[in-house]
Amino acid sequence: MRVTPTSNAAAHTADCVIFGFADKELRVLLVRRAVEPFADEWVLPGGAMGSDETLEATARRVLLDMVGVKNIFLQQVATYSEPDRHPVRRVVTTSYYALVKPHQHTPVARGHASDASWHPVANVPPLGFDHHRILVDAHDRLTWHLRTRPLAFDLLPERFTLTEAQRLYEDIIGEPLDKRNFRRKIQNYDFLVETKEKRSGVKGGPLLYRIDRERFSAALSYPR
Amino acid sequence: MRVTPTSNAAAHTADCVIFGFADKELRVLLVRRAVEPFADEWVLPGGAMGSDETLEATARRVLLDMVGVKNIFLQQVATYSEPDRHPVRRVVTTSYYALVKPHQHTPVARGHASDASWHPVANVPPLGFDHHRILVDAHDRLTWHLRTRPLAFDLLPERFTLTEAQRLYEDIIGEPLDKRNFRRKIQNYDFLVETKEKRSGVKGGPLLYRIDRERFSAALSYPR
DNA sequence: ATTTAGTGTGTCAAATGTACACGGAATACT
DNA sequence: AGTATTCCGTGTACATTTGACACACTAAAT
Repeated sequence: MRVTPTSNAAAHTADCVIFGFADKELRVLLVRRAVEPFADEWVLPGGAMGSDETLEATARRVLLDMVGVKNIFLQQVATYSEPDRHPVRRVVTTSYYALVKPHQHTPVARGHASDASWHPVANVPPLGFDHHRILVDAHDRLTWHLRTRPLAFDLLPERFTLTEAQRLYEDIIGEPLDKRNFRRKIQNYDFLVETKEKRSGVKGGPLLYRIDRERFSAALSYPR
Repeated sequence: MRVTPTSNAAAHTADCVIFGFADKELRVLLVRRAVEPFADEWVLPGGAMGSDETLEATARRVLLDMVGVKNIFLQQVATYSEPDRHPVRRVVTTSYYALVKPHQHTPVARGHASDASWHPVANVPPLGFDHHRILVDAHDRLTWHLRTRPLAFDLLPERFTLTEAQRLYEDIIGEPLDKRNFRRKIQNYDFLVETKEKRSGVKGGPLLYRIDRERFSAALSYPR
């Protein structure tokens, strides 16, 4: 494939759409750019692919820097190559989405970011570059994956109620679900185990559940 | 995103997994490399992204060069960035799959290819680079898309019998289907119209069908 | 004319999805 | 302390979809 080594080879970055669930809302991690172009605008966290690094490794590095998590679910979504998507230079980017529990990890602004924080997916600020489209595509893909994999449990805290799980699902797919039907479905998952504890501070005293990590991984492996 | 402009930016290519259906088999277009590395080995057709071109445009260019088709269904699949996937230089590639009717188009070897021909997907020769993996991923994705979109009709000739359509489906997803159930399902598609003609040369004199292109495009647009 | 291969058609059972209402528990209020 | 409020937790009936399955008819081959 001996491509003539063009001098104007594009730079390649990995942009991360990091989803988290906090305050009963699906959120996405955004950073505020400290440098031009799009200085002071919100964008998705990203980083340049190193010369001896895969794009996935780049994405994991960004994730580790921004929220200090490793070994989480990370999914490549798409690659964006419009020549003018970056106003200054040619930059091709590959997007990944990730699922984290934001409770455990406070985002930190590093590198070229002056700020980093969680934003409700239902209400994101305007984003620089083509990052809005990237976010929408990643969210679509997540929604799609959810139909076949019980992925979303990665977003829930260690202990959670079934209502919380339902809220998360509703928030991700953007439409209400029937409580009894939802419960019937997820109670079939064998990785969902009931604890003896109840959530206090909420009426009705709902039971707390947790995930059996081992069974959960098994459940994730087979589909596509 | 001001990435430090590394001097060793990777080249970026688009590799095409071009599926066609001929001789009652699902086939994929492969080319034989004329240059090192992997000279004389079969690989997927691909091309280097031009400096003012999107990756999709690159893929369409390859398609036009190889089989002379335009305006067909083309779907980005994934991006591969392992530093050593190309033994000589750093080359990142983005794969696309496409569906064509091979009857109408004879592949032509151009550029760095000494040969170009269709190969049964069930029995591909060893491929250079990581192209086998790319092929498998693209085939997986196609199979997956088929569950929700009646995409495969793009692969059928102008007039076809329902049995031919079923063979195609079986060949793509790799398992046999029940004739009556298959017919029940696809007869619901409103873009499938019955003609008055029968196919001759085959016993039973099966009816020929055709696609209403307008309704077909409409049917493709809504899912993801 | 007879044989042969492939087409074209309906029903029933099982599984799955969808709609829907109320008693009980913990908290909030006065 | 008692009462009101809010949220939890549960089952059934119906509609839709899926999967299994067999035989008569047509055109070609002999």
